[in-house]
Amino acid sequence: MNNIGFEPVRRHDLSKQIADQIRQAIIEGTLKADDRLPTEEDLAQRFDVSRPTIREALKRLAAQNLIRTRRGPTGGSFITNPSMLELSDTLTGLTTLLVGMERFSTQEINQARQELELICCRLAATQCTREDLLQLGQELQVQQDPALSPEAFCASDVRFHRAIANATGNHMLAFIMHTVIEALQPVANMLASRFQERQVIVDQHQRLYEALEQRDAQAAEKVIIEQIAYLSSRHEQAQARRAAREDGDH
Amino acid sequence: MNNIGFEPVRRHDLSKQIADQIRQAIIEGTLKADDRLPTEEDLAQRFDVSRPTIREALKRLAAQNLIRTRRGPTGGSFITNPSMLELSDTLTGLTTLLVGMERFSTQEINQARQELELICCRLAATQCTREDLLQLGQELQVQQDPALSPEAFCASDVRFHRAIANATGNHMLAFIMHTVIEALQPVANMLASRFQERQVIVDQHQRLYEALEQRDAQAAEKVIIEQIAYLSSRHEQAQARRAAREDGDH
DNA sequence: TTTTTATAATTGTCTAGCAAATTAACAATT
DNA sequence: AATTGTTAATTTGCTAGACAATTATAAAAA
Repeated sequence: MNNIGFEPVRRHDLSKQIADQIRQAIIEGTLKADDRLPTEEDLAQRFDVSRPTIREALKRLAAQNLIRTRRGPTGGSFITNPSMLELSDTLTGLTTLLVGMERFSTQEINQARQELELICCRLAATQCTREDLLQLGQELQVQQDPALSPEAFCASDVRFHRAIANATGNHMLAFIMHTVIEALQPVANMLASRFQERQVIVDQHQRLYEALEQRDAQAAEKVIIEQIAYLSSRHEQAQARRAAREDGDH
Repeated sequence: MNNIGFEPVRRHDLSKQIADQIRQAIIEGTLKADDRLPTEEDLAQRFDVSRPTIREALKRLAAQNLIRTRRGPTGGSFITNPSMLELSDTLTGLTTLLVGMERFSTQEINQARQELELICCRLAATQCTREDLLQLGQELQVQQDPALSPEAFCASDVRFHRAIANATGNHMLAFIMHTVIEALQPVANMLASRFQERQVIVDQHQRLYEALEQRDAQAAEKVIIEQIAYLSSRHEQAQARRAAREDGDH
């Protein structure tokens, strides 16, 4: 860290420039995971700015999960090895924002999800390990409990689909799928309330599990298509109901 | 804005809490695009913290492209309607980070890309408009220029594939593909240097264009598979060369 | 040796203020 | 009357110095 040649900065948007320089150092590998940055005071002297300015820069990085801080001696700012999980969180946050802003139609979302899930289950059918199946079976058990709260059911549903993504053995696909699935959770929450609907979904999951167990990609694909179609129709019904209610208000 | 009930904050990680509250207000729609936040002084009084703390919170939001600031009277912090493009940038930055940190093997990346591009060209074959084809044709023209710099060629390559993603007519898929393609650009830059290799790629693009024009999804898929296979083999060769060179150093 | 205590390092926050940018109002000039 | 220059006000950008909270380390006491 001591030999990094930080460039001087123009007197404008200082904290952004500083944050960008540190960020670049991380991307280029000059700063590696768990490396400790100099203390705030030290950084202030190096960049020739005040400590608050340094702090603003560090907060920018913290907002992107690129550093974490600890107090006390041996404390300071540390480069966070952005575990895929944490990064996926920030990613999900952004996608949630987009979905929440209704930049995508539900039709588009459903189509995208179907295509992605088809890939996943096709790959999972050939690649999944015993551990993956175990994970899926576990969630299946959870979901069969009728006393489960809607939130808990939905959470298990998300975990089930994430497990399928993991079973592809492809980290990048899993990463993308996690983002998509997580972002769609609020939408999914609208459903999964009534017992009857749950029963349908659990049944589909059961058949999906069996298809993967027997490495039957075609059967798995069929279930996915069926599930997405079912969810789509439920969606449309819910939207129609809501539209009708709002109409009745006026 | 004046009637938003900001909650009091615990005396720990103040700037994070404040940033989260404002962020939440944006997601929930209480704060809409181009709304102006109160001045920093005003916010400081409302949250009962000092101005530097407020500024740290605002920098966190700025780092996520959620607000922009202007000085002077009529200045202040404004909610930015995160256009898909900007958000895609942040997303791409994160993914680039992951790719750069070698969290994904090139094999995984190639497989993911192939599966995603297959979806895209299949959908594009049925959905693409005359405008989409025009866009593709334009890039094709650009790429045929032998005098093109490697960087410009690569940029055109990226635009070509983005255009295919757009041609699906599905904004969410396009969004995902943009992220993936952009993140992979540095990798792609390693190739596309030699004229002969370029020629192969342009030829593949040409056939892809024709397939889409004739709405022949199968032909398009075939080209995609061929191109990914070609790129993969090139990658492996490059890596083998580099490994050999590093070996020779010792 | 173990426990307690002191100490120092480091981030977190506050107060106070100046600098720079930008707008708006007003005066001066044509 | 219209335009142009000037000044004042507002707001973010940045600095300075201080104190509080937290935590690891070392010294001191049991």
